[in-house]
Amino acid sequence: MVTLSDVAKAAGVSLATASRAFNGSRDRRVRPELRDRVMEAARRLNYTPNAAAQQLAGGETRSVALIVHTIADPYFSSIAAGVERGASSFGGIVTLASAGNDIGSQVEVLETLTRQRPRALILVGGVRDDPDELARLRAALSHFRALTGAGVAHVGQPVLGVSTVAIDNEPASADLATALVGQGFSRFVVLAGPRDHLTAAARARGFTGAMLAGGATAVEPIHGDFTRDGGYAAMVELLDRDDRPELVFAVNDVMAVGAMAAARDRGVPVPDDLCVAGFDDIVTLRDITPSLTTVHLDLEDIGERAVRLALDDQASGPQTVHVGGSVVLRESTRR
Amino acid sequence: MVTLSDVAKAAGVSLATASRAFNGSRDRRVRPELRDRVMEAARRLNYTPNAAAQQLAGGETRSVALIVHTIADPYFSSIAAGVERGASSFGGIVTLASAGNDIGSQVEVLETLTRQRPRALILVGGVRDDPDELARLRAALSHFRALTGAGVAHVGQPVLGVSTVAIDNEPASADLATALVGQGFSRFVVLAGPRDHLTAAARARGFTGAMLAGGATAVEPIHGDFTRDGGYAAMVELLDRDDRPELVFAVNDVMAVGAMAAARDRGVPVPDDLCVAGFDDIVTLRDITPSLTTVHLDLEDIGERAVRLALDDQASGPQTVHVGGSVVLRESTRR
DNA sequence: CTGTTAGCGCGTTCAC
DNA sequence: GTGAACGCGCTAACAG
Repeated sequence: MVTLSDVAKAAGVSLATASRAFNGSRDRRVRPELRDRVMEAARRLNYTPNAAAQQLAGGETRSVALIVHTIADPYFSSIAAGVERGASSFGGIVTLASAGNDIGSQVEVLETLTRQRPRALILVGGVRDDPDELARLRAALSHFRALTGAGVAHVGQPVLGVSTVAIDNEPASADLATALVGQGFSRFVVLAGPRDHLTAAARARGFTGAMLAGGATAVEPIHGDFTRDGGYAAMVELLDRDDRPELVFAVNDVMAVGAMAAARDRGVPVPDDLCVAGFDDIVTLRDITPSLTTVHLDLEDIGERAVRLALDDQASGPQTVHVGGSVVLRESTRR
Repeated sequence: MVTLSDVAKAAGVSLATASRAFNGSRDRRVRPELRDRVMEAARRLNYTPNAAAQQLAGGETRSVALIVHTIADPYFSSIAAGVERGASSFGGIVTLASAGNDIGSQVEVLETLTRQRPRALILVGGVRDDPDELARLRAALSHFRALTGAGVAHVGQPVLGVSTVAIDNEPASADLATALVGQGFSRFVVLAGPRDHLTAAARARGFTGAMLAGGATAVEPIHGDFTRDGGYAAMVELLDRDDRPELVFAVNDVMAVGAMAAARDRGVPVPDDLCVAGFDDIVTLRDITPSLTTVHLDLEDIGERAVRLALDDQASGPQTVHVGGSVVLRESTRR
């Protein structure tokens, strides 16, 4: 393993000069001639800096830690792509960790990431509404922040006391509802996801509120998993009931797709007998038929912003930026 | 920032003892009583080891580097989920980097990852068939291996001279073709993806060979991007031709979905007027209609195996494990 | 501008 | 068993 001092020796300069040649110290500069000699020696010897040593010696860390529920979920992987872009824009790399949405593993993952002393931490995804768990996570997060000095940003609801890219679920869902009321829908149901899931709850609330305000009537919401299968199960439950509304709002796209699959399996045509809408506008799902009415979110951009926010956090402290969604009316709610 | 020596002081032992209390040195052991005192002090002081220091001091690295084309693509994100599982099974974390499939950025990313001195590197995804570029990548990879001592594994075709999880594209595609011939298909076309893409080529070759062997006839394959839009464009091109085969094989699922979208837009019903098959069995795409005939790949498992292979690589040198796919006949090729 | 020196936090020889 | 001392590769004060 060739080290910087090997390079320095080969170039006939001191270690310090070699170091400065690489990452031009702010105040101290190096004569171009020497700099070139160092760079050439480095190339000749095939030198690659050791990030661990740099970090230990007080250099800046260039890693961004990212916590998601599962990277296999398109919602998270899209955001991850944005985070990745944000990180590489300043020469950083992303260290990925997944934790379910149980606080236990989230805290555990946080501890593992603490060892890395990353420059920034992005936590993506819904948090449970349980006050205890919320408090635990807040504590772990602020502890992490204090300990590592890293910037922290959360993507989701602004309830963690850290910088957050707040997705305006409630107004966006309301917009969707308004558009749908405008299309003449009146009786609806919400496939509301997990009972204590903040994001799910916000979407359900926004949608329901605006529908009711528009004169529509709601049937009892159905809870379940925030997944495709959760959507499927919820739809089955709905179809087993006596009264069936004309519109189903699933709080995310994958649930909506599951719900449509269930309807199909039960022989209920969408949108003819039943209309369905989702939320997120997942790219991979844009080609399903009927095409899904939903709320578009620029997920990659959200990830990128989260990185910027986390980086700023180090300087300016916690901030919140809001991002909206835009209603996309498609076939699944065509009357 | 509390360090190990703080802990040692608080526990009234030496630094060395504290270190051994944490990660029990092979030969040297610590009296249980002291060990407990150290652990308690650590907890009390909220000590977290510094990974960079550990690495620098000669401890083992616990990071697995992962290179994908884009993490937003479900193919890659599924594999990434497996890699993540594999890494956390030994307490490791994954550092994610994306590089297109141009060698330039791949080599550049490799250089960035070299700084991290990871324990293992997983490179996922198609490589271009250009001999020059292939050689460059092989060189960069073996250089990386030599330099960092990390285990390396590749997911794809075994052409890089490193351990690889080889996806048996050709036989699997042949199986698909055989099944389809059995259904009575005779005239077909392949949406073949990029011209110099090894994986795409292998799939096209396997499929075409078996179809021809089964007595079917091929029309000129259509090349394009390995993406949804590439599939769409290819299908448009196909439909603009005079003669239209009865079966279209897209070399991956996202292309197949794009192709089906194009057929739909052009008013060509699938599977009635035209049948479509894909490859990968992407989870998110399982609910599209008509459901897609494809070759199932256990992507998460593939990612996990890649990690094991890379870890073994450090000891036993390059190996290749083959993974097959299984044909899944669904609606999109129903006669 | 450039070189010398002192650590960063920890694992690991060595002595005891 | 335990502790003292050294060094991993590098950056950041200090001097010159």
